Amino acid sequence: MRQIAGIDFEAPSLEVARALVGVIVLVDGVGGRIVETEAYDAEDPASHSHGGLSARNASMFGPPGHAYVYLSYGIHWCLNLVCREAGHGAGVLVRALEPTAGIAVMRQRRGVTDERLLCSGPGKVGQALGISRAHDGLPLDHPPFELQPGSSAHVVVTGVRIGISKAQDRPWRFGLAGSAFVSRRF
DNA sequence: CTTTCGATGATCT
DNA sequence: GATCATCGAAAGG
Repeated sequence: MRQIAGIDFEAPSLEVARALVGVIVLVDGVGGRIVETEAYDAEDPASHSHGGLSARNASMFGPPGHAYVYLSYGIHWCLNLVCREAGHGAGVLVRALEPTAGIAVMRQRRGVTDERLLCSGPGKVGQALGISRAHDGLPLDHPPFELQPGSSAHVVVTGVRIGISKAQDRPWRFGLAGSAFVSRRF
């Protein structure tokens, strides 16, 4: 069982995406609590893994519990957490964090001071955490990554995914109810 | 408040 | 050559 911070990364992406809400993710000690995720799967037309293995998505077909990092729109680095069994091609996009650690560093990297704007979107998360191609494929249970279990009970809300042109109807977006740090209201 | 649009480059057909 | 799991600024109501 590939379990990190109480998360079974061999589970389907829908389950992992829901379970990750509340978990703390750090890169070199900088990060926060996950408040928004999206699930992607190989049988999902919106997923980068749809259509099979390629150079870009190779990490999605690697072992679960590792990172899949890609460059979005030529500008933004986005962080996914690979799940399900190796070779399947499933993952969870980390869309937003509630900053808890290294906030000064994140303010400097982002160029803004409002904590609600530091990690409220997948591109912002990448910039705030210093994510780059170098993080693609790295295991989540070793430095620079660190995952910590979520502390208290909380309510998870769902919605349709954002910014995709295929399979737009699937409610595969998950968020922490009432959080002020999500990319968009649910 | 909302919608529109440019930036910018890897990836895929 | 078209598309893209985005963001921020600008323009419009």
